[in-house]
Amino acid sequence: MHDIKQIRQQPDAFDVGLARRGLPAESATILALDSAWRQSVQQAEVLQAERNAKSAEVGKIKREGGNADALMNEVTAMKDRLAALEAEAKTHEEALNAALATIPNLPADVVPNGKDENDNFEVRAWGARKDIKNAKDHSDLGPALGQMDFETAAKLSGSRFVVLKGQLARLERAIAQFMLDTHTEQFGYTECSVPVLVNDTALYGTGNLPKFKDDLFAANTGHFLIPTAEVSLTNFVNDTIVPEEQLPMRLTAFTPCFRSEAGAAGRDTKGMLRQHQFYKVELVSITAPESSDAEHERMTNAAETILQKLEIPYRTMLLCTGDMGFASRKTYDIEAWLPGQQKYREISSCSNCGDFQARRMNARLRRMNAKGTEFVHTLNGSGLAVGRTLIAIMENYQNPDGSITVPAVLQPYMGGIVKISA
RNA sequence: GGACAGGUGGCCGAGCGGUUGAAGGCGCACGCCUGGAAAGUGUGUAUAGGGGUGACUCUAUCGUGAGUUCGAAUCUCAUCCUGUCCGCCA
Repeated sequence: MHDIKQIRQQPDAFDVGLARRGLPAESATILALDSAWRQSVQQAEVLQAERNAKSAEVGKIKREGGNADALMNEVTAMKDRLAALEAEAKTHEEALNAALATIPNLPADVVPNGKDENDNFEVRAWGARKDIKNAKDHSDLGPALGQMDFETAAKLSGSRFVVLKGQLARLERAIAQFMLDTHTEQFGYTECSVPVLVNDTALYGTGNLPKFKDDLFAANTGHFLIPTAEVSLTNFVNDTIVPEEQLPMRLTAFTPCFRSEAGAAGRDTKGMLRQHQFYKVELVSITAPESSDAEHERMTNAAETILQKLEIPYRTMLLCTGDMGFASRKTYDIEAWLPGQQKYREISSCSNCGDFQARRMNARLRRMNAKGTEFVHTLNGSGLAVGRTLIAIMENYQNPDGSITVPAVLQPYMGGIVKISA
């Protein structure tokens, strides 16, 4: 949610920011709604003040035993006009909020302009890509091992689901444990177990609603399945005033994520790269405004550390304006090298949302010895996508015979198993 | 799912339908007191929006939404949440 005062003061800067995202100017529309709202509010308030004064006068007269019938009739007479003005103000306010609710966050200054993922900027690359001859795709390796079964999953649920079995299923669990342990022990995140069914308020707070309802699975109770634990974790501070000394809050959770991705049909249909359901270890930080940039680097480093420990080559991309998510003002994507595809593929996305989500959630902080409150900043990042990490391990650690070597750091989580084979 | 009880400021907790934006306490801030501290003591301390350069002022907010009334934290209805007991259940 944008600060309407900011738009009033610098409408041009607002439109420039939208233009950088490839979106049309909105400030004129917004400001028209805003002034219509303010006008009707002011008129209503004048009338309310008059009513309040007269009613107080009635009270005074009655206490003194007088007759206030005339005054009471006066207030009755203004009721219709007052109700109409209040309704008008409410209509305008709702229209303004509806318009603001679907406008994405503005990009930070350092974000490069661009149209799509081709315009993203490579910040750094890590690790030597091994030369694997005739590298196979995970969707060939897995079924050949008899431990990755798309047919059975299709029987249960349809396309874009998978069943893992045996050591591959265990590997998925091992990856999650390793990630959680690293983030809690090395980076100070607090492990959380959270609801994966959430209400519409929570989804509005993170920016998933109202605009992206079609990407979500809805339950018949009014709940939605989370598309990411970012929703659950970030909303910890929904409608909350956090004392400054409790910041930064660093939270992590391992959850399934559910995405209907109606618009993405046809992309990455093979294998388990793009599924309706997948596991992810999520990182969320709540910070004071001045700390969010540094926290963003710290969080990205935490995510990269996982790949370094797993010894999987990756590159870190600063997303261009055209490729950033709705709520973000600056995003790093971490892309792992997949030998089977001979491509880098996204395995994590770390975003600084500034105060955008905080405004939607009404999440604030109170400074020591200071009056008033400020909006917190929120950040979220994958630390990492577990399914895609499984893919990256399979493809980078594959052996000519189709077996998979277990990365050294995961062996303790696999009961000492060194190799996965059929 | 059934029966009760309850949701008030940063926190706790009062609140006959009429100076109650809201007593009191805690916490916090600034004074006084003290050699210094504690204790004691005085004053001040909600959020958001509108208007004004400013002192200031108007409006809204007592879970949420409707309603009754000249006037609602207070009365009515609906709804959500919390607690206790019962039932069911991993």
